[in-house]
Amino acid sequence: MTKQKDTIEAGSTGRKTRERARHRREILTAAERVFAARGFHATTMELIAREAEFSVGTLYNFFANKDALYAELIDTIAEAFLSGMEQRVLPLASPAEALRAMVDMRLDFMEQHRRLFRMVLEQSSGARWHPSGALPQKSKTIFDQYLQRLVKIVDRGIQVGEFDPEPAFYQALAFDGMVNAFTLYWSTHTGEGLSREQARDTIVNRFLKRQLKQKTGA
Amino acid sequence: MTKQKDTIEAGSTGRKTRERARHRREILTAAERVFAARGFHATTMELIAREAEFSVGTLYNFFANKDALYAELIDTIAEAFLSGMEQRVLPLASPAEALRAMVDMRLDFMEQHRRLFRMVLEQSSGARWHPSGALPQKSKTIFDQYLQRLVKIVDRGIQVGEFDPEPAFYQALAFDGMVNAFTLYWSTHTGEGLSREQARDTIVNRFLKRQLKQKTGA
Amino acid sequence: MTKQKDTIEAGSTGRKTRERARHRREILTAAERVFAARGFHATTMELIAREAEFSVGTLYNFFANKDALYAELIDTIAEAFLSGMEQRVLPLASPAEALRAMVDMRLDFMEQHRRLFRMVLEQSSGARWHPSGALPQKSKTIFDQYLQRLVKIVDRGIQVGEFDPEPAFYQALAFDGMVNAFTLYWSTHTGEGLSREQARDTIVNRFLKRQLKQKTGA
Amino acid sequence: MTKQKDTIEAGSTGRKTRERARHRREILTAAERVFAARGFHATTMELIAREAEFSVGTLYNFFANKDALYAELIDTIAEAFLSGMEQRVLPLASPAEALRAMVDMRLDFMEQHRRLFRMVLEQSSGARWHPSGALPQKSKTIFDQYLQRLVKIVDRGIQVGEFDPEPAFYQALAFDGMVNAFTLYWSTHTGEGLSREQARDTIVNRFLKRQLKQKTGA
DNA sequence: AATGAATGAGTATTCATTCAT
DNA sequence: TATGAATGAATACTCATTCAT
Repeated sequence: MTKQKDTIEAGSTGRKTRERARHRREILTAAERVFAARGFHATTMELIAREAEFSVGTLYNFFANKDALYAELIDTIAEAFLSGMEQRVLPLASPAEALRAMVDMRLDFMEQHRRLFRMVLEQSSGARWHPSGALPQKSKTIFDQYLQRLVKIVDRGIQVGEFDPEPAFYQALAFDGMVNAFTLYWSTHTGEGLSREQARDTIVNRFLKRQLKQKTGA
Repeated sequence: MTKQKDTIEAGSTGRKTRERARHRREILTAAERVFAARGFHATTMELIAREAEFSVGTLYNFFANKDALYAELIDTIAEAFLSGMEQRVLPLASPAEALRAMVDMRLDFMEQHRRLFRMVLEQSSGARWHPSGALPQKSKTIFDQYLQRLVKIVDRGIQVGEFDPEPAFYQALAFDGMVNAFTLYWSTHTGEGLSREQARDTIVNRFLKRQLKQKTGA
Repeated sequence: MTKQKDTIEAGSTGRKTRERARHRREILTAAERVFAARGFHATTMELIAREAEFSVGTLYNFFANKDALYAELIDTIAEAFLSGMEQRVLPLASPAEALRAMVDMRLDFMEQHRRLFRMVLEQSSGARWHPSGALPQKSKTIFDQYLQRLVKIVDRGIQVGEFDPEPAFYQALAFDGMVNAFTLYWSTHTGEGLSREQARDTIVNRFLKRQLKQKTGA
Repeated sequence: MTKQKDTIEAGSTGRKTRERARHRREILTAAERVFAARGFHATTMELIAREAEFSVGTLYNFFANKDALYAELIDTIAEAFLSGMEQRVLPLASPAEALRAMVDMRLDFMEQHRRLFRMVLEQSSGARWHPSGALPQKSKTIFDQYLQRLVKIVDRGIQVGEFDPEPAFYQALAFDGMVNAFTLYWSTHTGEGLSREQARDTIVNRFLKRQLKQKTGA
């Protein structure tokens, strides 16, 4: 219907298309700010629109409804998280190092997404009675994937003798719980004398066999 | 229910007073059921009233508003939790035993209050953007008290040489995180092959100096 | 829960109950005025509320939603119509007289309900794409009942030799159509020189065997 | 579709003009399909645009607004109806035959336009509270013209002694009402055992002087 | 001419809260 | 005290219309 199609067209993706994608992203980040600041229910489409400097109607041109917008937001972040894990954590050879990197990444993520991250946390750890049923779809799977990868790291740690030979899944869960605790505490008490290094050590040390002891024990 | 006035009324608190207290409790437990089943926002005063077999108006005779009702509910549970801790956990001489008891108590509590407990968890670990501002009042203090007592237990554990000599607060936080993880996972996957004993061991073992190692190291 | 039940109570129905019923009726008549003046879509709950001198919320205490309110309104009128038919039309011995009474009743009804009646007309004659699906429930059945009764009248007319021996259902449909035409025309051109008597005769005469002719033919 | 400018352009109206007219028609027929399927309110400009395979913007290049589009659609059909009447009905010498042809034409029309025709019916018989005021402009006049022509037919019928000497306008109105009734019933119950011939006879016979009676009377 | 993204006024509906009885 | 009818502010969502490209 427009005819100028067979023209260059190659990698261009079209200005329109690109602009649309950018607007979509703008809305999402605006939404993150508002959701983060006020939580799901207290966030109105009106507020998001204002923050994004678009009209309400436009929001609905991009997202079917508030739930969908929220779900996509969470999913986006969850995916970014998983991909970060893939890049920063999984490549590490030493399981202990991997866990350290994991803690770091989680804390970094928390700093970036602050309060919204809390929503993800609560989401992914299984809050059932969410607004309109269980909302974000991918993020659940993503939590599972995250957990499975933790399990693999722990498993490896057990095999190479770095970690205790207790059930890996339990240890993974424990690890996640600890990280959550620090992350949440941090997000609430913003730093307040809590040392990132100490936190990381406290967590990871919980999993190490105590070589020093063995040595001193000898 | 209203007419018998001219009776003795001698007893300590007076029937009236006692009855009022009972109604208050009835409303609270009804509210717990509804909140647990539907979450905060989806729970209407109307629903609570129906469940409690009172009228909405009566609810407002007992509680200033929905938030106050919710806060009191959470606080009540939080207090019960704290007092349970005082009885089942603190008296134990061995720090390790105390932590074990703590895990048990948390899991028991979770079984009693199921989903509502999740709300407490999320609450107490610091959710800021709750419905109308930061709601439960006491429960925050209570979370702090709970944490402080954990710190004391850990401190003692360090002193008697049962735990590693890392900062007690960090360890306490880590402990809480682990328990949360198992508790939440449990509440979501209801048991699902997760062994309470194994969970307890996984958690508490994270804090013990490894005697076995010392021994084998010898 | 209130105890004063076993008191007189007899036919009273309770002031509260009676008042509630009155309010319900007030809302319905207010709604009729607004619907009649503006049609279904252009009528807002806000407008009805204002007209009824209640708040919007109160409307929803009586009717589940706009559709339900509309449906009940139509149904109420439809029922009144049917019961009017039962009283004013069916008892008449002569089929021709019955039809005359029927025309009169329809015109009266139209005068009472004016434009809303148009909605009923369009409804009952089968408008399918109504706002939210097929709304009024009873009124459909009522249109059918109305038609069936017309059929019976015509049947009787045929048997007693007053009407032509053509299929009664067709004649009934034809009758209804004629009445509609006059009713609608009337409701639009408000009387405008159109004589009620002439209308009635024009309609009913369409069904009579022409005695005059027979006589003159003799 | 846009580039071939420098061509002869000689032809009577110019390709451009002709093309524009064609697009206009395409939009109108697309609109008819959608309006017919969903009614006025449930039909969005977006839907019409999609059905017509144009953009919303283009719709507005052809029609000032939704109402105008709708009005023109109705008017178009009304005009087609009137012109059909001119060709198929008015030329007939016998008034009774003309009425028969009229019934046939109406039923044919109904089959072509189905549900939309219902809208015309309701429109033309005078619905006042249409969407935004009284919409279709010509169609009203057209209804009047149609009625006037019916009056003339009836008048002639009276003069030649075929019809009863009752006021022609009343008879015309009655005729229209009957046809409507059958048409609507048909459009709802799609045929359902209703015979087109019987319908036609039932209607037209209502207007004939009963020759048979005269004969049998003799 | 054609496009379709952006707009924002308009509306149904919910629900915490009040208050007369 | 208990009741529950009345209130109305708050909010998600729709869709006709505009206008820059």
